[in-house]
Amino acid sequence: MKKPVPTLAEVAKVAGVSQMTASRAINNRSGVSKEKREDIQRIADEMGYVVNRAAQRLSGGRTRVIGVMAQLHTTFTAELVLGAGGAARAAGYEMLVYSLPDNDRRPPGSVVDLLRQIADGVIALLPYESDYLETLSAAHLPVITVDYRGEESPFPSVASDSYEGGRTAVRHLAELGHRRIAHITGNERLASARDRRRAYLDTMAQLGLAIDPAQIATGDFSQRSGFEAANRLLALNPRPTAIFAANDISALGAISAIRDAGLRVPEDLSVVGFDDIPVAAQLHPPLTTIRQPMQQMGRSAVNMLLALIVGLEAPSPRITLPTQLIVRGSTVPPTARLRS
Amino acid sequence: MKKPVPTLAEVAKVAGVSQMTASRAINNRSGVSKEKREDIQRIADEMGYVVNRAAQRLSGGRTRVIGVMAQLHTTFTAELVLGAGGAARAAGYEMLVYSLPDNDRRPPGSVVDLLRQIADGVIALLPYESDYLETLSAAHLPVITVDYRGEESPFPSVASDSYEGGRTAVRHLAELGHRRIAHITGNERLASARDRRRAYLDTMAQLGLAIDPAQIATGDFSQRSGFEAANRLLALNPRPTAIFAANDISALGAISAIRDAGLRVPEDLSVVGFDDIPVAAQLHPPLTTIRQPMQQMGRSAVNMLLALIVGLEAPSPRITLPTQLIVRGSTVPPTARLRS
DNA sequence: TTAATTGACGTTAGCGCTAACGTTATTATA
DNA sequence: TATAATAACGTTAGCGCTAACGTCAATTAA
Repeated sequence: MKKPVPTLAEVAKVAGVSQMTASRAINNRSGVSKEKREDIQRIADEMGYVVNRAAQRLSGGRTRVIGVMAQLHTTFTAELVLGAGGAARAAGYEMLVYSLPDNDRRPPGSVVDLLRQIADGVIALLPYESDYLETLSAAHLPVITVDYRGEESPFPSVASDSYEGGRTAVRHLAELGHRRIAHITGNERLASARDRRRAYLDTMAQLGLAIDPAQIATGDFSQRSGFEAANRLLALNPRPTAIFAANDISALGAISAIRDAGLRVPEDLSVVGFDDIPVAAQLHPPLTTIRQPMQQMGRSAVNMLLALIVGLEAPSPRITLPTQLIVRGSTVPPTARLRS
Repeated sequence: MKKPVPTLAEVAKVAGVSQMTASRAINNRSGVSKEKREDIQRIADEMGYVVNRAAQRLSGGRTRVIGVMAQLHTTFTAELVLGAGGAARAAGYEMLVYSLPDNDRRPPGSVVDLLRQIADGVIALLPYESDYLETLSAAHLPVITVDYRGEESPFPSVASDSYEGGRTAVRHLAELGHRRIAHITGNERLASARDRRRAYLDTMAQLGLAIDPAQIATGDFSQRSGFEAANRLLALNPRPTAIFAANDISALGAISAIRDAGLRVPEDLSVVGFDDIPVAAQLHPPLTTIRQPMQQMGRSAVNMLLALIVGLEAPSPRITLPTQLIVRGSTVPPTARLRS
C-alpha cells in the first residue's frame, strides 16, 4: 500500500541480480540466461512491477508507447483510432491520443514535443490546413500519416483506394441507368478527395457520359458543404438524377438539401456516399456507399509505424487498402420521367 | 538542428543563472525577481525551449498534462473530449487520451499506471462493465469521473441533469396529447440511465398516466438495443403512441424498427431521444431530443480536476449541468385515430 | 542596535531507468 | 596449450528535471 508500484531496483534486489540484468530480462533483451530471465519476469509479475515510461524515455530507451495526433470528432478518425489501439495492444504497445483542436492557432511544436517525450513514434491524422508536416519532420521521430497530401509528405502513409472506390461508385450509378451524374467533391488538399474527383472524371469519360463542369460541386467533406453543394446542383436544368458525394457526411447534407427542396431520395435523386460510417446503414433510406476499411487502416498504420520504430525493414512508402461498394436503399434506377 | 530542443540547463547557462532559478522562472514559481523571471522566459522562448515532461514527472513535479481514459467511438465521448481539450489548453495544460478497448480483458492497472506516469490527474469516462474504480483509487491520483454509477464511486463527477431532462421529455410528449408513452431504458449501471427511468416513472405518475410495465423496454444505450426494444413495444396492444428513448442512438434504432414495421415517425409514433448528437438534427424527420451540454461537461470535468490537482479548494462532489428540450420533427400530437 | 524574518538565489541529491563499458567464466579456434 | 571469441552478468554515469535544503543579503521588528 505504501509503495503501490515497485521500481526496477526493488525487483532486482528481490531477484538477487543487478538492476541492469533485471532491465534486460524484462525488456527481453539479450544478455540474460533463459532461467534467470524467466525467474526475473515471474518475480516482477508477482510484485506488480510496471515500467516507468517516463524514466525509460528519459534514459534514452524505447517506451513501447505510440502517439496519435488526430481530430477526434469525426467518425472516421474515431474508428481509425479504435483499430489502431487494438493493433498497438496486440503488439505489446500502448497508445496515447492527442486530440487536435478545431481551429489550430497554437504552435504545433509543443504537441509534437509532448508526444516525442513519451512515445516512440507518431501516427498523424492531420487537419487539412496545418503546417504540422514541417514540425513533424524537424522532430526526427518515426511518423506515419493517414491520407495526407500524398506527394508533399515525406512520411509513409496509409490510405484506402479512393480512385478505385470512386470509379466503382460512378459505375454503380451508370449501371443503374443514370446519365446525369453529379459529384460533390471533398477538400482537395487531401489526396483522397483529388483521387475521387479524378475517378469521377475518368469514369464518366470512359462510359461516354457527358461531363458538365456545373455538375461538379465543390465541397470540403463537411455536412454543411454537402448541403450547399447539393442546393447548387438542384438548381441545374436539367437536374442530375444521381449524386456521388465524396464522403458520407456530405452525402447526408446533400440528402437534407434534396428533401428540403421537396424531392425524394432515391425516387428523384440517387445518392452514393463514401466511408460507410456507422449511421449510414441507419438512415432512411439507408445510404449506398463505398466502404473504407477504417479500422484496418488504423491497424496498418500501427504496423507500419512499428516497422519504422524497430527499423528492421523500410516500410513501403504508401499502403493502399481496397474499398467495397455497399448497395443500400439510396440508389435506384432513374424513373422513366427523369430520363430525358 | 543538432539539438532541436534545448534543455533547462542550457537555457540557464545562456541566461546566466542557476538551473533552479530557471526552473522557477519558467514554471512561475516564487523565488525569482520579476526582472530575472521575464528575462529567463524571454530567453527560453527565443531558444525554443520546451519542458521535458518525462523528466518533470520523474523528479516528482507537475507536468501540466491531464489524462483522459475513454471509449472514443461514441459521439458523446468524442464531444466531451473536445470540450475537455479546449478547457485544458485554456488553462495551460495539455491533454492525452487513452482509448479504452471495447472488450476489456487486460488488467486495467497498466493503463492507470501509464497515465499516472505522465499526467497530473485523470478524467475517467468508464465503460459500464469495468472494475477500474478500485484500480483508480489505489493509484492515489486525482480523478474525476463522468456520469459513473454515482453512489458507488469515491470520485467527484460531472453529469447532466438526467432526471430533469427525462421529466421534460415525458412532459413534452404528454403536452402534445400522448397518453400511452413508452420508455426505452439505458444501461442501468449508469446513474444517468437510472435517473431517466425514474423521471419517466415519476412524471407519468404525476400526470396521472397509466404506467404499464410492458411499456418500459430494457435497453443499453446501443442502437441494436433500441431496435430490439422498439420491436417489443410495437407488439403491444394497444401500441404506444410515443417513445422516450434513453439516448439518441437507441432512438435511432427504435426509428428503424418502427419503419421496418411499416409505420411512420412521427405520424404513427412520436420519438424523443436524449443527447442531441450532431446527426440528430440531420435525420428525417430531425429528432426531437434532450440536449446534453457535452462539451460543457468536458470543460467542467477539466476544471474540477484542476481544482483537485492544485488542491486549493475541495471540488463539489458532484456537478450537474442543465439539459434543454430541442423540439424537432419526430414528435407531433397523436392522430385522432391513434387516440383510443 | 541586534536579532529575527524574508526574498532571491545557488547546491546537492535523486526520481527510475538504460547505454556503454567493464569483468569474469565458458567455449571455440589455431 | 595458448588465444581469441562469446555469453552472462555487474558498474558507472547520466538522461532533464525538481525538492529540499543551503547561503547571503536586505529588510523588519523588538
